[in-house]
Amino acid sequence: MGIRKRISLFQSGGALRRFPDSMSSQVRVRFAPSPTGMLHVGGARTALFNWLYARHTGGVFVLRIEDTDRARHVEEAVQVILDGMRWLGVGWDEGPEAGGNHGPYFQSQRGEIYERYLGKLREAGHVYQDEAGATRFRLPRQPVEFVDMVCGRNYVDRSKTTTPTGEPEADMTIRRPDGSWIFHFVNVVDDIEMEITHVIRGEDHLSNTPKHIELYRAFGVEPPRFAHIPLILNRDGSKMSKRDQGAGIGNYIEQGYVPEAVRNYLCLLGWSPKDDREKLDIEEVIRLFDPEKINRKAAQFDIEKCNWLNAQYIAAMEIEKFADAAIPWIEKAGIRFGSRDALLPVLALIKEKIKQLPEVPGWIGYFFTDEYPYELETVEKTLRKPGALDRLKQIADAYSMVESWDAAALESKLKETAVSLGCKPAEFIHPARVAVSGRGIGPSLYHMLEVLGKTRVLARFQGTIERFRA
RNA sequence: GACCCUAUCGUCCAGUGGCCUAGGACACUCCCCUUUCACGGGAGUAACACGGGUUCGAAUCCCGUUAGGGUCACCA
Repeated sequence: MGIRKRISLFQSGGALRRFPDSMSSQVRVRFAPSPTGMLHVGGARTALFNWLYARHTGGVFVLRIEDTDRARHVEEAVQVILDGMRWLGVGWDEGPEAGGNHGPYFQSQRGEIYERYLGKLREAGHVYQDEAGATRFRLPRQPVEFVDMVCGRNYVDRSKTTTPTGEPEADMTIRRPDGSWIFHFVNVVDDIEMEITHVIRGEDHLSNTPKHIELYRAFGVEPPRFAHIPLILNRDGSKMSKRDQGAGIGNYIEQGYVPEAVRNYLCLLGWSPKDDREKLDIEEVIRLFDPEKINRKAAQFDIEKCNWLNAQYIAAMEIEKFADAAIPWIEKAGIRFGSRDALLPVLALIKEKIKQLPEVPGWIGYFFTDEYPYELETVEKTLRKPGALDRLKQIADAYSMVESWDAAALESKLKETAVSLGCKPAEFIHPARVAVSGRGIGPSLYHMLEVLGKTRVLARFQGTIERFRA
């Protein structure tokens, strides 16, 4: 369909040049967020796709901060972006805190470069100052055509563009009267200076692209390849805005999501490996990634599926890594678990049961205190049943004789006891579970008892009997 | 308003003229496993926006309509 076919954008030869001083074969992509105080999931995915393409091609991923609005202290806002990207595992090769040969990587520090480029336009007669003192770029108003790696061929007759009121489009402002720069100009200048070969960005820029191409032409530089990726929508199809729950990567960090899971989910929004796999190693994604295979349709963000992947990642975690991830949440909940060694067997018991890290404390509290609460409803359904406490006593007696305190022995002992007393195992299992944990649900009873240990189990059986005997 | 992009189950993807009585995943329902809860296994509900063409044949190509999104800024 001709997408791969390079079309000639320039009628006359002229002084077209492309990256005069470098080997031109290496892919250079960039993510150019403005520091707004959050890293939006849409932006995060844009960064991710750029990163994937760089990794796929062995290219370079540049991070550039578009802070032309030289507004107040953006330092924290920048940090939010850097933190979010690092958390996601999307690292940059050039940019803030990474350095590189194309810096500075903050637009607020690139004034001289912009002056220089403005000079070029001025010499060529492309700009003028309007009555208000702003610098404007004389729009060529020629047809513009380009082939987008995602959206395909785009043709726009720039002589026909109008304002909302139907007037012809005004010449583009590139510098405000106060000397500050406008996005379109600095964006193009930076992409030229940073030798960006592929611009992968949100679809909201698709309609801006002809404008940018006009600028490239004015500079006599061949534009990079463009790939406009569709936007991310809310679950109800509305546009995801900054305020929407889950719109910021910060939310996922705070809620204890597994970064690899979120990254995996983001990969799957608008892209797929073309087979039925959902959980994919990032290396595999890098291997398969192709911008031309990105969907053209805006995708709705489905937190349910993200949650599912999160649970998949947790279930697949090594126990040590799971402990690393869970411990902050356990500490935050005020659970004093003593040593890591004491914690690991407990975590092993519940790892497959939980879907989110913040759930962990709720599952393990009773392992580390004897002051665990009893769920009222569960108590009613089990311990208050006629004979329940008697059976608890019977199993306690039976267990007091057990010498090798392991799950298998405990299971056979319980079943044996049930049979000898003419009861169903369940009539012992449920009271026993509630007695040692206060809860109706939890890990496998026998494994739980094993980890708890004989002394504590027998004490809890006894304590529960006394407590509810009254 | 003009211009641009998009249109397959509720959602995310597969599908590039015949393999489609449209496939997978999430969610939902049911069953099995488990005498807890999950996991897992099995089954089920559910879609080609609409209307015209082109073709022996269309989810796939073309046109129109409708719907959604985007851009037209001294915001990025």
